[in-house]
Amino acid sequence: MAARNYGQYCGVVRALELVGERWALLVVRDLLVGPRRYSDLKNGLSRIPTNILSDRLKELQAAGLVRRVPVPRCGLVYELTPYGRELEDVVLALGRWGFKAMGEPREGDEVTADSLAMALRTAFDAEASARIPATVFTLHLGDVTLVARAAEGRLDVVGGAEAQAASGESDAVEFAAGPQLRELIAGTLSLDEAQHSGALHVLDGDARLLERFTSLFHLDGAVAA
Amino acid sequence: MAARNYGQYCGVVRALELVGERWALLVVRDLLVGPRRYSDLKNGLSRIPTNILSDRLKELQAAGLVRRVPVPRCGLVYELTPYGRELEDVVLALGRWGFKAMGEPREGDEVTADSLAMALRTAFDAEASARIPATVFTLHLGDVTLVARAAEGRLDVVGGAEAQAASGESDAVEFAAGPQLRELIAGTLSLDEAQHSGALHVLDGDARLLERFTSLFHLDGAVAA
DNA sequence: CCGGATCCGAATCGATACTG
DNA sequence: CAGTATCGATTCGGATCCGG
Repeated sequence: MAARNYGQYCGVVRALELVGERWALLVVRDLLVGPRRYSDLKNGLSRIPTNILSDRLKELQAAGLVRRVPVPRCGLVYELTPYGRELEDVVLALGRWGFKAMGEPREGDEVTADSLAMALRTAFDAEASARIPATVFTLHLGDVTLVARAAEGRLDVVGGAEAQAASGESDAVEFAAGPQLRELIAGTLSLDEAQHSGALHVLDGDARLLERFTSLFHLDGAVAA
Repeated sequence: MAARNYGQYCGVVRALELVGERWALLVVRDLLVGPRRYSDLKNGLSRIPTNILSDRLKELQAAGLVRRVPVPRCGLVYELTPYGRELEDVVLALGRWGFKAMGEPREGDEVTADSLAMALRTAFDAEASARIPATVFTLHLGDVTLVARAAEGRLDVVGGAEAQAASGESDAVEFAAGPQLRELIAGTLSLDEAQHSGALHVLDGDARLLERFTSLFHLDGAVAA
């Protein structure tokens, strides 16, 4: 019972006792994008065993990080409480750090809508956004579609299902990319190279808006020397 | 062997694959304070089984986060590589988040020098420090002694052993505290109350320097409503 | 289909003992 | 001091099953 207790009176210890179990922070990662149903989570974390997902959700609820909310005619969703939402700093810090160790995708690695949404958040440069006109990016990566709206220092990302067509209010561009998107964000691949190699392909809108993309989303991709 | 793989191409996932195992981030936490010998780590994490410590150190080395360095006549120390040191953001974010969930110490909970050193770092207000004269705080908590030097926006914390007496260059104060130190930092206990209740006891130096302590070290102690 | 619960073998962890 | 070795206790993963 005291098995998962580390026996120290320390904030880091307490945090790890609450969200340090396997899969826990990935459940939180997906819930940070928005409320999700059980099957959404199961789907976004394709390798999680259902009993583990069930256990984690119960533990996160018991810890007061997650709430189970019935939605009138849509079933049942899990959502973060305010305290759970405060884990955003932790998840973003982990994402930024892990970004540098990503390397090439290993065989079998997937990219999910929620993980990509959080990745865009980790790479988002709010200060740059404050200086750049509002822009809507619709991006396709494998079978994932995401719409990211950057405006006035704020970023909003929604998954493909809820993604309505960009209204005419903002500049908009739609493109498809491969895993090399990581190198574009890391700055080790230029926009030109990406387009010529076929790593990036504009489907709709003004291709020059992609320069805004690289200005808005960048993340150090290498370990400091 | 793919057991600890989450199967996603995502920074958060990669981070958890590298440091998500039980005890791993606590080893990192202690190494963030400074290089440590095997027995230092074993001692600072009193409940870690020795084989797990051994495993974690090997894994962290294999991941390039930790280096094993022979020291001329002191034996052998483990230290973080530059990439390992970049985990500071993650550990601080976890510490800040977990601070709010600490509550009262549970029976058997310990406070170690390294965990307290990192806790002070999470609570340190660099901007406040830039406005406050350099000050040296020597603090005793249980059997832990720590010396914290705050000067010009920078904080330096060393454990009791290496803690030389404060030189006359800076203002200095020495005090003993109990676990209520947490409430002082959270702002739910005033300096006066702490001193009158005996939660805080000045041993040497000017007691008025404690006001600097509360200005330099504070952390939101409650969950947002 | 959605939202799980149950069962079981495999992997990991924890406690203690032991060694160079 | 710096770890291995061993072994029982937990936890995890994979599959299946069940009630709305």
